[in-house]
Amino acid sequence: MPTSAATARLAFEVVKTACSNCNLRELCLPIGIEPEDLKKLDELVSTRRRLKRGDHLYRAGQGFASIYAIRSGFFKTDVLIEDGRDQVTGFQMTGELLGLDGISSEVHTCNAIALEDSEVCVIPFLHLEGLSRQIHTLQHHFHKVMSREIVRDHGVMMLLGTMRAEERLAAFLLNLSQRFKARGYSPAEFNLRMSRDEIGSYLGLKLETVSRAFSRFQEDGLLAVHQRKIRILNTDGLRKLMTHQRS
Amino acid sequence: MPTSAATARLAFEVVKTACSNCNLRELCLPIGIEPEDLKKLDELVSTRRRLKRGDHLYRAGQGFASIYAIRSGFFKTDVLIEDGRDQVTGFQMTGELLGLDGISSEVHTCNAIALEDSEVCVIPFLHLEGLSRQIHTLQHHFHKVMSREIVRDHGVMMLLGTMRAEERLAAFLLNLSQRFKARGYSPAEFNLRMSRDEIGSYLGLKLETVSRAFSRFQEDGLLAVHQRKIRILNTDGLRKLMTHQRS
DNA sequence: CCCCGCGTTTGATCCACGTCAACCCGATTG
DNA sequence: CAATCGGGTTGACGTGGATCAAACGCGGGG
Repeated sequence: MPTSAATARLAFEVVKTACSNCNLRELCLPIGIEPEDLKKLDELVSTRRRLKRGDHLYRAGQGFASIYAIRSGFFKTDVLIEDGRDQVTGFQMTGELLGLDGISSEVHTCNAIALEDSEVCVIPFLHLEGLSRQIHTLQHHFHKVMSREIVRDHGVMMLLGTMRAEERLAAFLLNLSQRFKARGYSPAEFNLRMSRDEIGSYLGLKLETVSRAFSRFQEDGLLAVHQRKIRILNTDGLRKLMTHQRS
Repeated sequence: MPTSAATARLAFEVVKTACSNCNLRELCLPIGIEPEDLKKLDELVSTRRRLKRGDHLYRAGQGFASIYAIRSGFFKTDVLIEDGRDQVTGFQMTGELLGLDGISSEVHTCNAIALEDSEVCVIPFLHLEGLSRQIHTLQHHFHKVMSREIVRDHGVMMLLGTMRAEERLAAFLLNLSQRFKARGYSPAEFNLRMSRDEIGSYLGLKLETVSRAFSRFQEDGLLAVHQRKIRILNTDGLRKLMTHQRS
C-alpha cells in the first residue's frame, strides 16, 4: 500500500543510471566492452536500489528475476536451515555481483543483507541474457564472473576443510586487504563491516575463537585491532601463518 | 610423439558423437532444446575422451579451452596448495559438467581425476559460447548449470562450516543416493568410487573419523557397509541425523 | 598357496576449539 | 550522569575429532 511519500521515494529510487560513465566500469560487468556497445549496456541497468544497513536485498525463497551490481556499500550473503544453523557464504563489496545463486532454480537460495547503507544496480537477468547474445565480450565476461565465483567458493571450501582457526582468519584478512586495495583503498588499514559472529560464521568458527585469534595476532605484532578498525602491521607474517604446514 | 598404435588409438577416441541421440540428454546440456536445434548441438561436441581409473582429465595450471560432460564414469576434483594440503571440492558423475572453474582465468584451478574408467564429451568453450548466442534455451540452461554449481558449493560450505562429523557423512550419503536415483540406479544400494581418505578430504574430516562414522551408522542400523559397498537401511534416520540440532 | 601391500578398522591419547560464564567498553537514552 | 544494551574480550573447563599406533582383510603377484 504505497503512500504518496512512498511513491515519491520509489520514483526517486528509480534513477536512470549509466554504466557508460560509472566509475566502477573497471570492476563491474562492462569490463572490456567497446564504447559503442556501452550505450546498449546503459539500457540494461533499469534502476538502482538503495538499502539501509540491515535491509535485505533479497531473501531465500523469493523469486529470482534480477542480479545486482553493488555500486556502493557492503553486503553479506547467508543460508539458513530449519534447525537454526546458518552459514555466511560470502561478503560482497563495491563492483561485485549478487544474486547468481538464483539463476539455477528461479528462486533465491540465500539471503543478501546490507552491512552498511548501500546502493545496487538492478540488472534484469533476461535482459542480461539478451544483451550477452549480442555482445560477445559481455557474454564472455559474465561467464568469467560466474566461474570466478565458483573458484572463490572452492577457496572457501579449502579454508573450511583444511585450515585451523588462525590460518582461516589470516586468509580472510589478506583477502579483504587485497580487495580493498583493488578498489583504491588502503590495503593495510580498514574497517570491518561485520561482527565477530559474522566472521565466525563465514570461517566456520565461534565468535570467541575469532576474538582470541585477533588478540593473538595483536600480541604477535601482526595487527593493530581497535574494535572493527584493523591495521595490518606485518602482511608477510600473516601470509606465512596462512600457508604454514600443520605442526 | 604418437606411434602408429597411439595414432590409431587417438583416431579411435575422436569418435563422432551425437547429443541428439545420447541417452543422457535429460541430464546434460541438451535439456529442453528443440529438435531442430539439437542438430546444431551435435557439432558442439567434437570429440570424446576415454580415461582410465586414476587418469587426470586436466590439472591445475593447465590452459583452459573446453569443458567436459561426463558420458560415463566417475570423477573427483581437488585443489592442492604448496604446503601439501589438499581438498576434494567435488565428486562428479554421469551427465555432470567438469571444467567450469577454468573459465574465469583461462587456466584450470583444480585437478579432475577419474575414479573409474570413464568417458567424457569434450566441449570447446568458445563453440559453446557461440552456440548459446544462437540458442536461447542452451544459453539459459548453461547459466543454470553454472548457478547450480554455485548453490552446491554453498551447501558444502554449510556442511563444512556448521555440521559435525556424522551429520556430514549422512548428508554426503543422502546426496549420493539421490544422484544415483536420478540416474535410474538404486538409491539404497551403491558402490562408493572413492576411498575413505577422499571422502574425508571432501567432508573436512580425517579418514579415521569417516571410518568410525560408518561403523557407528552400521551399529545403529542405518547402513550396511561392506568395504565400499553401501546399503542404506534407514533413509529417514539418516535424514533426521543430518538435520538434528546440535545438542 | 603364501606373501605382500594398501586401504580400512579400531583403540588410546591429545589438543584445538567449543561452551559457559563473567566482565569490559563504547554508544545510546532518559 | 547513571542505567542500559549490544558487541567484544577473557578465563576455566569440556569434548569432538585429530593423531599415533596397531592390527585386520582383501586382492594381486610370485
